[in-house]
Amino acid sequence: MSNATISDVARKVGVSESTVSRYLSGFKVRNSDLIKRAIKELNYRPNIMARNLKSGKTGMVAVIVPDITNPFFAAIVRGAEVAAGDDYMLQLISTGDDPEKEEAAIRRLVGRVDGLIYVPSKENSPAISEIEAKTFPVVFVDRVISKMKSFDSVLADNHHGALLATKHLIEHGHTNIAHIAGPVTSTPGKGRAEGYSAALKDSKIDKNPDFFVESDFTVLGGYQAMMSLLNLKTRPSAVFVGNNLMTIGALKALKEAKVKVPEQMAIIGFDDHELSDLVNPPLTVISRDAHLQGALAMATLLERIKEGYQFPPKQLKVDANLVVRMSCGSTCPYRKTNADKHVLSSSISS
Amino acid sequence: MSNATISDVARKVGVSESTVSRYLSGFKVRNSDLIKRAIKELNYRPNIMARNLKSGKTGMVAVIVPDITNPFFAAIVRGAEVAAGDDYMLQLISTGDDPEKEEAAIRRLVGRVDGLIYVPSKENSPAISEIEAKTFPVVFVDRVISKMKSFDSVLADNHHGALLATKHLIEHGHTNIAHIAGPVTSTPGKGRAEGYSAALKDSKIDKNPDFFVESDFTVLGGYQAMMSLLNLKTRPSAVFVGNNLMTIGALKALKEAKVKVPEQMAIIGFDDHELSDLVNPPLTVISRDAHLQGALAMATLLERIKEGYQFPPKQLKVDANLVVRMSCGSTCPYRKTNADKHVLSSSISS
DNA sequence: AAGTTATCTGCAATCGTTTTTAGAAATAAA
DNA sequence: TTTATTTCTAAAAACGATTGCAGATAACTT
Repeated sequence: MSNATISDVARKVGVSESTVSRYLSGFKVRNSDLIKRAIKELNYRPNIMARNLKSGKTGMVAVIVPDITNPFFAAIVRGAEVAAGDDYMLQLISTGDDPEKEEAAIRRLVGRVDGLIYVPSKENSPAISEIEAKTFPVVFVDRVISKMKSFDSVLADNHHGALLATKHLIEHGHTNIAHIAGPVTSTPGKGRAEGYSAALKDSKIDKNPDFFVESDFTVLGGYQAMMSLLNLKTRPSAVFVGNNLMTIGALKALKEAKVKVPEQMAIIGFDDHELSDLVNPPLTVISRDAHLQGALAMATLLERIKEGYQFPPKQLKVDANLVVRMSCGSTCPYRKTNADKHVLSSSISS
Repeated sequence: MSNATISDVARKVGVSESTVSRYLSGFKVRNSDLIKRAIKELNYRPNIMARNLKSGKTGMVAVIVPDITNPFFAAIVRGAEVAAGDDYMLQLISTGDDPEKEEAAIRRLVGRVDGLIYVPSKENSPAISEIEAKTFPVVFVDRVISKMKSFDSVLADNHHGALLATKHLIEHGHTNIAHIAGPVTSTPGKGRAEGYSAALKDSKIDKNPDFFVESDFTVLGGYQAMMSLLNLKTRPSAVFVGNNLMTIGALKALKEAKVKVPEQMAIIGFDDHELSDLVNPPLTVISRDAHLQGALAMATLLERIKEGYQFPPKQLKVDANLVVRMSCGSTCPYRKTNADKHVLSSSISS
């Protein structure tokens, strides 16, 4: 019982294939009820591939993230998925932060998807010809490739978030403030590093180059970075860590070295987590709505797919908020901003 | 510059389309070098949809999980992805534990994918006709639908894991041991509940029905379940929580109620997490290799796609190990089994 | 009732491949 | 050189839909 085709249906009813096709596309048709019945009886389902071949559309959108295992990217993907609704299905690719894999994956995508939501690993990746040729629309999320300025993107307000984080530490009296940064070749790595510097400058605190250590957004990287800070002749008294995974690594290092948080070392992370509340001590972080970021990206992409390149590129930004808990020395957890932890409507500035 | 077709290439070289097609399929062809050049010059890429239409294959595999945001499912997906390698690309669907969405999604999948890796929400879901009709091969992961006994599956050893967990609590002198269970309509919910009961029985501890509370695998559910336990006239002194998310919820409840762990309440969870080490106190858990589960599922699926239903259904099981930290009263963290936290080669019993 | 307009229909072409078939060219055997 | 055998090729028929075109019905006008 291989699948019935449209001509099986047509034959059974006694009309032409085109009539059945029209019926399926919602046109008014003489014997629509007969056709309806025949379709049910034969259990007919249109062949997607044939339809795609003819139409040139696939009904698919790809999402490329460095690692789906990172809860932050998972949230982006989920946001994108719900925003897609029933219109498009998702193809998922994890690249492990390998630009070559990214390029290979994108190449494979041609003809398979109608659009792409893309979290590239590096800003200075070689411009990918498939993207530049606008083979299909692309929306960058969280990170961009610098050569491709004129594309849609949905970023976080990294600079402001980092500013908030660093100022928070300063307000607690710290002046020896370190930053464990992500790769400065990545959008958030760079933006957060700049925010950190800006905050120090605002408060006229001299930058100690030893206190800036560039890492790689991984747990291990964060661990090693923190260890190297701990080995300094003069330790910093506070650290702003550039992402969720490195924060975990840094905490592990701190725990291993039996450094008391926040007494001996205050720490603030970027990106919140369901467990941030429960670690010891509860973690103060910068938070932004990753789910929203994914959803906005998908909305933008769908619009672009529908409208083409008529409207100018949209460059969206979602808020970053300070969530105060106890890892910076605040005694009673409170929220600095009016944002609840589950931000439902981050304001958007384009 | 819309895409070149195979006939463009053929025309340019002066051969027939079929010759180019054979060249592409690796046959020996007279002017292969000319063809190669023409392909490069025209930047020809075979049209996937046309190819799929003809071949009846799609090169796609779908993965249906309840929620990609749950790190456990993310690990499964990642495992599946690396096991797929370059042979198949992944289509991802999160269903939010809604059986209706699952069925609708599976229906949409027909003709789009060559196979499915499926984490169903409920064991007693109505048998889905697309699956039973073997429209495409399906491998169940972590959970099964009970009506579909004769399918491939990759489960965890839930019973044994739960046994280990409960025994661990018993060894610490507890007798009033509660269990916050997942839905007993789900495979792991049921298996773990049974393991819990078996351990009590082994040690001749009477089961207190108040100490068994069935929840829903969510953070909120875990929170409420723990709250209800705390409201009991006689509280349990230890709890085995049936999954990662509920454990987080339970910990939040405990923290909110200012109940000291493990002094006033010992707690053990199911499924490890990067942060389990860092919560207060470090969490003792049952751990299994989700990445491996996903990889095994993919391997099985690919085999099934290739071989058809020649070989009998494979029902794989991965180990569950005890990872001892401090939330059950052990003072010095150690590992009960020889399993490292990052299990690379969980032994497999079929 | 006849003319005009609006709706619906079937035919055939098309999307870009792969695959079968039968024949041509090249190679080997006699 | 002729015959038998092996390779390789082109032409054509799929795969299963959608769509432009022209003709056929049906529905309004007056």
